[in-house]
Amino acid sequence: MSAASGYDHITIEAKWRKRWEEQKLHNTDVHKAERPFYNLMMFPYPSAEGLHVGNVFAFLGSDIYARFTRMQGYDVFEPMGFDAFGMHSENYALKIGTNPRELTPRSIRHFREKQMKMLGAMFDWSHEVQTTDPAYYKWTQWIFIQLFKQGLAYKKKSPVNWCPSCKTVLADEQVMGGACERCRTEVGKRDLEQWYFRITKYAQRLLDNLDWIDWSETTKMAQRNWIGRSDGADLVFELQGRDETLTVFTTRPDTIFGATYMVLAPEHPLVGSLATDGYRDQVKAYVAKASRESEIERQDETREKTGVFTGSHGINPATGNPIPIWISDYVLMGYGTGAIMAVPAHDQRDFEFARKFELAIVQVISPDGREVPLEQAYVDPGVIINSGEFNGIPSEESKSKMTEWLAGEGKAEPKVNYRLRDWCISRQRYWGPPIPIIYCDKCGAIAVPDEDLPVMLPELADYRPDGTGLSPLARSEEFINTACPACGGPAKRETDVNDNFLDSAWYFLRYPSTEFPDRAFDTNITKKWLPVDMYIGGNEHACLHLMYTRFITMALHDAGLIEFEEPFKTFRAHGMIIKDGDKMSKSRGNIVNPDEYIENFGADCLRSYLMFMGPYLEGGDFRDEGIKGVRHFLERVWRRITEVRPTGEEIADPETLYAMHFATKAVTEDIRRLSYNTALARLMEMMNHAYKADIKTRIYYETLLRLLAPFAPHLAEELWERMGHGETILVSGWPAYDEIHTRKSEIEFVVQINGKVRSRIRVPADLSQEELEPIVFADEKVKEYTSGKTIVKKILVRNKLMNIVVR
RNA sequence: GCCCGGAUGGUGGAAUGGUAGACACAGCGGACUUAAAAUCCGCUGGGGCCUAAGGCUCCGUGUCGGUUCAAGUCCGACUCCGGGCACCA
Repeated sequence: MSAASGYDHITIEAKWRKRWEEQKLHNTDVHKAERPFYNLMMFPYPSAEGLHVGNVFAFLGSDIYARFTRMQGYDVFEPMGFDAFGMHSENYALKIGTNPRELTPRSIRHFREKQMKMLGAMFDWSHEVQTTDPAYYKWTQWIFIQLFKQGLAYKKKSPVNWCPSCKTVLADEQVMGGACERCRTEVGKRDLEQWYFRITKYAQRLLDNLDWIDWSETTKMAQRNWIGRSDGADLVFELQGRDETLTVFTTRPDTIFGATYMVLAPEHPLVGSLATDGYRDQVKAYVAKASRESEIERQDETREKTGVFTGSHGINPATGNPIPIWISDYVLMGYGTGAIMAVPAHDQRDFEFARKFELAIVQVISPDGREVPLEQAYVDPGVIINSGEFNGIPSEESKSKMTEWLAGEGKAEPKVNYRLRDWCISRQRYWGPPIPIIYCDKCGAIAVPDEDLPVMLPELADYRPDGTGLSPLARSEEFINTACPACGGPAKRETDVNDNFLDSAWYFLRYPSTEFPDRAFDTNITKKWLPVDMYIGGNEHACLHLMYTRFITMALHDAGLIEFEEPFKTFRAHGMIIKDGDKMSKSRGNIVNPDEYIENFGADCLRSYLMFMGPYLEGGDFRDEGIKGVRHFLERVWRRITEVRPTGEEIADPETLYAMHFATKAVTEDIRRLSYNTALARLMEMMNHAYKADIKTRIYYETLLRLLAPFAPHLAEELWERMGHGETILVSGWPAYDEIHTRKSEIEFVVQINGKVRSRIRVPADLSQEELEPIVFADEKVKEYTSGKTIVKKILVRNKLMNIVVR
């Protein structure tokens, strides 16, 4: 960029970077802090490609808030670290044939030294956390054990999502549209023994707390949907000619009289015994086919319903009629009881199935009490019909009535179900903390004793996953074989490593306590700093990281280890940035490389531009023409302050007083609500006024610099120093404003006639209706529009307008 | 299909139910300059009318309706775009 203004960002930014580091200005004394404020942002995954501009956008928005808070006198703690375990790093390591043990430190170094330190953020590197550090994952393992001891970790064999490319299992939320979230490979099913965390035990609490935590509404909504509470009833169906019963879950007990058949999931345990002789072969074939099908095939929305009849019948508990029992893959084993009562008249899926297999359709709810021919299922509420004594009752009301009635017969029970599933945390991979469990033939599965932690991840020459369904660790005899901590006999180690999301589910607890090698987090320090005051990150983590983190926090709370059960007082989801109206991606070749922009325009300029681009919480459009405007603004600030010799006088001019106080108020309020783009607009106005009115007063520029400091910290420091200040601008205090001066003494007052603007008059502020009316009605335009008309109404909006309604 | 967002000038975007388009980019004009760049200043939603500058007037926030003295903002239906979830009984 031009040096015409003398604004040399390279020199200035290097100077302040060095000075801040020498003075340890951004290191927080976690013990002595008097007004602690924990400012957290989601830590990055240090990929070999380098820092993405999306990360930078997230970090800077958080850092600006931190700087603002610090200038208000808080002891702000802004730690940073690296989420460096996981398949992404491991896959990349495999691809280029370098061990992740070598690759990861290299990536981290590049991230930290070459990129993150250039951003001008207040990162406190003295509390850095790396999840791959044994001193950290020791405590990740310890947390696993805490959950294990509470009965929240358990092992079960079940069909799991299997990514054939990553050669590992995936949690439900890591499968997107039937494909692996990381590598996009089609996900299949496998029967494997896995470790799970019982997050479902916390489903209701995770849901309830959403009512009071101060989080972005969009994030809360995503979590509510993911938890997916549904209220209904378990209904018991007798089986014709057998002693057993079959329980189904339904949210529509009001439709029970319309249940004309039942469907079991192919994996349902009763499938085998319900298949009668004539149907056994077709049932077997169907079950086999369903187990072979992939997620993608089963999720194809266009495909037709399939299924087979078992030959058996259940008894509808309301009507007493026998109804056929079918199996179909549209019923999922993992939800409810894995069996449903089908009400084709009032459920679209059942309707399609019944049409295809010519099963009876009985309408029991009608919009107006009359039966109508159905072209599709009628799913709305209405009036009950064809249901004996319940006829005529509104369907919503009959839900509880029918449940009560059947409950009286011992055939129903009100029930709540959640869509949320337990968290599968086993990974059959190398690059993660080994799950700290030892298997002994005599003693069973035993947690590794605390004094033996960490279970070190062994150095393996060959760390490739092999598709056996076992981790590469299983190939290391040295690793597997150990002694049972209980009986001392020969025992074997668990060979799975934990899901990467466990590493990041507790990192916020570690940051303040990094100095303690002998505990995961210190009680006093934790009491002082947590929960986190402000957490900023992407909404893509609403159902993953943020849900897991809340769960781990609750579990630790219940174990008596921490006092709070919600980790983040405030969470804000920032928006996404696009480039020239298009998504950023490698294939489009429109990736913004932050390094280049820092080099060419300066970190201050990139910071300010990213925030000016659009509303922080909604995201924005990165355009190269746009950044020039911000650079231009910073140069105007630079030029003005370096060229003017500011004087120490008081400001007398009311307009200048207004410009300064108004901007102070607006910027303060805007930053508080993360409306950074408008805050910058107010600063630009303040600068425009400085040129226009040729302001020379010192206080005006000092105010401007302090308001600008969170956005452009290097520039602000440099000019602050040049104005004769010895101390950093960070401790100069946040500017105060006087409410009196944030309002103009003379205003432009609008007069509307019948809602249309007809005249604008200049009047003193704060006039009453009595004072205004003579002035308004003396106005020529007002006279013109009201003459000969009847005035029906006059509405005064103080200091804004008067609307005169005439007829 | 369901759940969340969103749609405002040539462009990015402002606007507690109260003057739509703040701020910025691009464009145009002026000053400075031999010239250009840079800089500073001004104009800049669309149409029409009158005029000397300037003024007057109508239309305008995805579409159609509604509420209100007043709607970009609230309500109802719809279209399109982005994101998330997806046979969850």
